[in-house]
Amino acid sequence: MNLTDFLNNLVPFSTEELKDILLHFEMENFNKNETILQEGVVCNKLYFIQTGMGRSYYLKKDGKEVTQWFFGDGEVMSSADSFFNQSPSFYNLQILEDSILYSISFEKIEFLLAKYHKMEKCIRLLSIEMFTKIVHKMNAIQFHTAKERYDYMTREFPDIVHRISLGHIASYLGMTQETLSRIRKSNS
Amino acid sequence: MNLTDFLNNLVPFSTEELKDILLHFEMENFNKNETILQEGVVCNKLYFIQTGMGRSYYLKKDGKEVTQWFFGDGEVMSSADSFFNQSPSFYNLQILEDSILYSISFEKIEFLLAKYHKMEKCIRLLSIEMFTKIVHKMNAIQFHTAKERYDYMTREFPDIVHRISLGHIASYLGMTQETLSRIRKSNS
DNA sequence: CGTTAGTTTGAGAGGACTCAAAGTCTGTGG
DNA sequence: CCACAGACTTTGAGTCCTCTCAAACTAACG
Repeated sequence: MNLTDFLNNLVPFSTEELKDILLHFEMENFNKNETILQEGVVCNKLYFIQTGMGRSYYLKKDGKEVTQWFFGDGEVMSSADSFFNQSPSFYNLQILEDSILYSISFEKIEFLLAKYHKMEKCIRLLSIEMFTKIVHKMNAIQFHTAKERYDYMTREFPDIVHRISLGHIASYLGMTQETLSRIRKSNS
Repeated sequence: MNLTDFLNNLVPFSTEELKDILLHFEMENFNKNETILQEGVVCNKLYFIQTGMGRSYYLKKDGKEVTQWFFGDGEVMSSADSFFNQSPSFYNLQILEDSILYSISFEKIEFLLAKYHKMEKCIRLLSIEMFTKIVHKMNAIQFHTAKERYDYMTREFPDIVHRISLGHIASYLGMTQETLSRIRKSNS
């Protein structure tokens, strides 16, 4: 899915409006393993993933990484909290595969939000969608065994599961690599 | 905090606008333990809590309750996902103390969203705020011990902790009542 | 003052963790 | 095209946290 369709799916824009809006985005290419946002820095961009994949993660005190979210093709990638509140990010953003992204800065999106009522609606719907997704994850994780959490992952993100390293998935699901490895073994 | 201030804090409205917006809300009183939304039903109202307190929860297959969120004075209470997407609610909404709420229906809020660009912004900001809060909870729960999760709760909601029963808090934090009881004992 | 809901305490079981080491895959340079 | 280094995954053993089940205790309410 491209950016135009993505926006149009949320709110039907006129061709003119879309043209204007798209002008405020710019294309950026990133390589695998590039970090595009550092923990503690204010996230100044919202990215749309044309092709590729990324994740947000943070470091625990003991130095271990915790993956907070995966972002796939046709999705928006950002440290949403940091971006919209312009507060220091709790997360790092990392590219997991060579990717083509479209980015928009906070200033530019503020401009569009003020200019177009529809844009405000678009971002509202996007916010609610993000909220809904994270609630689902929360429910899937809370009170469930490691095996059940992994099953949720294969159900909810069947495509992603095989593109991502075991360690990243384990930390996303709140378990150790060893545990996930044993689950995979017992599942097959 | 009252509804007027709540709205004004999110977006500065003119007196006229506020007057019009408030007309679409209606006051409702509920008693302790009343259920105001059943699991599986589409949530048709967004509530603002003038005074009182509520929670959202669902039943696990084994019949045990899991508290998903607590809502206190000056906050918005709803099954947000269900309300905004008009899909069946995953949660029950229950009143925990005698409460005074202001409610608005989905139809009315849609009307206001379409009428006022500012209203759209207001709900966008509200959505992002909800998102931010649930992300915090997620981080607090994932990869943390029962004790650490309880400490997060006392830090984040110092006022709420003492108004709510041990069982509800335990299920909110993803642990059993017994475990929480033991933690409280060891903390004191 | 009795009944019921809510909390505490105890004992035992089990799932997931930690630490450690072996095995496998991947990509780069010779 | 093969070999090797580094990254990733699997396997094992032992430990500990949290759960379950059960029972006693306490508080709240009519």
